[in-house]
Amino acid sequence: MSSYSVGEVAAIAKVTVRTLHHYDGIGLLSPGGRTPAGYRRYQDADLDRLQQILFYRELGFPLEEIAAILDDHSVSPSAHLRRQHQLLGERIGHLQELAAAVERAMEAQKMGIQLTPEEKFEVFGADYQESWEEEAQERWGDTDAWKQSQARTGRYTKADWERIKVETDAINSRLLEVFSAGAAAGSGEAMDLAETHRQHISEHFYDCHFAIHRGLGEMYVADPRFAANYEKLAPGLAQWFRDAIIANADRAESV
Amino acid sequence: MSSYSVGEVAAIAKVTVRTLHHYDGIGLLSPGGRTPAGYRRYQDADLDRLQQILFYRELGFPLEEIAAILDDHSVSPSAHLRRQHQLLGERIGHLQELAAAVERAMEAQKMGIQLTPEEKFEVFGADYQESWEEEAQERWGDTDAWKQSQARTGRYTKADWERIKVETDAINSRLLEVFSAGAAAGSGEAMDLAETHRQHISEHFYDCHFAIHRGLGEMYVADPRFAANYEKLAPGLAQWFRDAIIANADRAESV
DNA sequence: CCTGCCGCCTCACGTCGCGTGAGGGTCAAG
DNA sequence: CTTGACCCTCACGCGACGTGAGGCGGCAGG
Repeated sequence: MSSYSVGEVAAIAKVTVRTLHHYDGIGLLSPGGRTPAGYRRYQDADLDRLQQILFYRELGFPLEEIAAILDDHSVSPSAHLRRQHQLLGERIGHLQELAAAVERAMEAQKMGIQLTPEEKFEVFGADYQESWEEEAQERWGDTDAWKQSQARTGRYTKADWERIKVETDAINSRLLEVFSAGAAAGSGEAMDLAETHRQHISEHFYDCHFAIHRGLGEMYVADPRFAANYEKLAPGLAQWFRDAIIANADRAESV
Repeated sequence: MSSYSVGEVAAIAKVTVRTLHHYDGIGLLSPGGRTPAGYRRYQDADLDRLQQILFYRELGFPLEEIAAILDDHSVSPSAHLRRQHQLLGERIGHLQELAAAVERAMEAQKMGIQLTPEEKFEVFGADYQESWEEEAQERWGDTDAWKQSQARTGRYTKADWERIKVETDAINSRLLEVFSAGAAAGSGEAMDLAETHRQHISEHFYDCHFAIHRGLGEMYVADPRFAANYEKLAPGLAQWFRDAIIANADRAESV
C-alpha cells in the first residue's frame, strides 16, 4: 500500500511518464524501489520530493539546480516552504510589474504618447537581483524581522508595491534635498527624516525599532550595495544618513 | 537616427545578441534594414515588436506561436494589450494559488497534518483551460461587459478569488437544495436565487442587467461546458436555472 | 599606413528538458 | 492463451538558445 506505478504518479502529478523516466535517468527522482520485473514503484516520500521538484521547476529553476537545492541536507523542510513562498512573491511581483507596464502602455496608447525605447523595456530589466535575496535570507533568515517582512510582503499586490516605491522615492528625494542644503546630520530636519524612514519600514516591512534602525544605518555605509544606493544620489549621503539615523535613535531613547 | 545595432538592442532589451540572431534566423524578428556591410539595423518598430515577443515569451509561448499571434493582422494593438493583461492576470492567479498552497503546506506542517497525495498536487492541475479563455475572448472580446470583467479581475488577489469561489459555491448549493426540494423555476425562492446570482456577477465581474442575465441563462443550457457545470450537480438543473433566471428577469421588468 | 581591438557577421555543434516512436517484456482479464 | 493495458530500455528529434570558430568592418593610436 501507498506505493505507486509511474503511470499512477504521472496521473496524480499531471506530468508525463517520460518526465518521470527522465528524472530517474538524471538521478533527480529515483523511485524508492522496483518490482522484480523492473517496474518503478514510488513511495510517499518520492511524491513529496516530486512536488518540490515541480514547484521549483514552475519557477524556472534548471533541474540540476533543483537537485542541488533538494539534496542540500542543511535546509529544513520548513525553510524550503518559506523559500518557496518568497520566490513566489517575487515572481508575482514581477508579473504585476509587467501588468502595470501593460496598463501604462494602454494609457500611453490612448493618449497617443510615445515612449522611449529604454522606457519600453525597463520592466524587463527589473534587476532580478536574486543573489541579493538569497544572501538576505542567509543573513537574516531566522530573525523575527525577516519573517515578519516575508509574511507581509508575500501578500502585497502590485498597487501596494507601487505605493511603497512612491513613498521610498519621496523619502529619498527629501533626503537629497536636506543634505544638499547643507543641513547637519544631527539637525532636526535630518532626524525627522530618519524617523519618517523608520516608520516607513515599520509600516511596510517589519517593526523597526531604534536598535534595528541603528543597525540598518550602519549597513547603509558598510554594505557597498546599500551605500551605492545613497551615494549615487549624492556623494557622502550614505554616511550622512547613517549619522542622522543614529542621532534620531539617540534623541528618541534619551527621552 | 533611431536605428540600433544588435548590440545596442541587446543591451536595451536585456537579451543576448545570439537571441536576436536566432529571431532573425527563424523570421520572428528581422531588422528593418542592414548596412552595406551586412550589419543588422533595428528600427523603432522592430523594438516594439521585440517587446511584444519578450512579453509572450515571458508567459511561456513558443516562438512559432508568438509569430502567429503577432502576424495576425486582424488583431489590433490594443487588443494585444488587453490580451496580455488578461494572460498576466491568469498567470498571477496561478502563482497566487501556488502561494496559497504553500501556505496551507506550512500550516499542515505546523499542525503535523498529513495530506493525501492527490491533495498535494491538486494545485498543479488547476485546469489551465486556456482554450476556454481564448474562446471567451473571441466571443466577447469587444463587449463592454467583457472589458469591465477584464479590468476588474485583473486586480483581484488570491484572497478575492477565494472569496468569490466561496460565494459561488454557496449559490450553487442553494440552487441544488431548492431544485431538489422540487420547487418550480417560477417560484419565489428560485427567482430570488437567480437574483442573488445576478448580483454576484454584477459585483465581481460586470454590470449584469437583466437582459444580459437572460443571455447567460440561455448559454447555461446551450453551451455544454456551462451546462455540464450545473448538470453535474443535478440532471435538469441547467434548464431549471435558466427558467428561474428568465422568470426573475420578467418579474423585475414587469414592475 | 599598419596595428590593435571591439563589434559585427555566418556557420555549426552542444545543451536542457523533455516528446515520440521502436522494439520488446509483464500481467490481469476474458 | 490471446488480448490489451501498462511497463521497460534505447535512441533520435526538437525548441530556444549557448558557445565557440573563423573572418570582415571600422576606428583610434602609434
